[in-house]
Amino acid sequence: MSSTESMEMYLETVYVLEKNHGHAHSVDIANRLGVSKPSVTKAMNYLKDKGLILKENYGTITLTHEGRKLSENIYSKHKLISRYLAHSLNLSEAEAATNACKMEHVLTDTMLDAICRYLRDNDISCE
Amino acid sequence: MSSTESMEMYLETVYVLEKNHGHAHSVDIANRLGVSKPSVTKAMNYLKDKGLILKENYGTITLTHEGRKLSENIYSKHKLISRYLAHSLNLSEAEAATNACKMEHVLTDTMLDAICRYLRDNDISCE
DNA sequence: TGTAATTGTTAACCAGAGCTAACTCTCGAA
DNA sequence: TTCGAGAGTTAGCTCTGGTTAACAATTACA
Repeated sequence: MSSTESMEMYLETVYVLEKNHGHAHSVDIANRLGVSKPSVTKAMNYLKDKGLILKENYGTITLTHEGRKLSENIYSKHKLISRYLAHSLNLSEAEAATNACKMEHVLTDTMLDAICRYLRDNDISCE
Repeated sequence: MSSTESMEMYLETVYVLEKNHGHAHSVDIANRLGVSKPSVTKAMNYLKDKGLILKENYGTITLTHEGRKLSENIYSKHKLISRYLAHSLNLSEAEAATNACKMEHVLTDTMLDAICRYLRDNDISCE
């Protein structure tokens, strides 16, 4: 239960970095999110307490099973929304991603379902 | 320069109440937004300091010229987004409004322009 | 292998946005 | 006309999510 928008951003970032490099470093998270290193330390402690990531002091960061499930869920929303925006509004990849990033934390489930339907109806992958 | 999402919500609520009743009462703002009366007092003081509303102690609330311009702008975004969601995703009025409410504070100008274009292309009023 | 640069942590702080409790003011009805 | 209910305010608190400054650990490499 990461719950807050901000923690969802941190978790999603860990997911993306782990996908690309096998693990995440605090400094990369800070750079990607444009926050200070202490903010990352605090956030990681929180996510660790919640059982969503694994990490020793001064060590690298990886997702737990639970954390992976949750972050995949968030990331898939992101992709979903991005595709919907790109297709329905002719937005560039980058522009769609920027806006999807803001939207992914606040939309209702009903709307997300509707986006899935939209993509299916337009023969766009929904996964 | 209302700037924050929260203040945009307050300002938009003043706008809607004023549109419906000629002026806004704190208690109605509190009810609509689901916040406590002291929160409204604080927000109104802020908006008054910014020159966006007029209000005496214990008096009713009205928009200044500047506040009206700003809140109309916010409200029109809301309508725009609602229509886009309702049309492209077949969402109900209520569902579209709920999601538009969250989105209206965070979307890029590029995306808003694209929504306008979408509505025009589909012969839906954009104003 | 010793040291400088990089990375991560801790402590202390700040601002935003909310809350409750306790109050003050206003205004309509008896 | 007065007084009580409802509306608005004030004070003081909390939580979230950031910050900087100072320090500790790690790593890279000369």
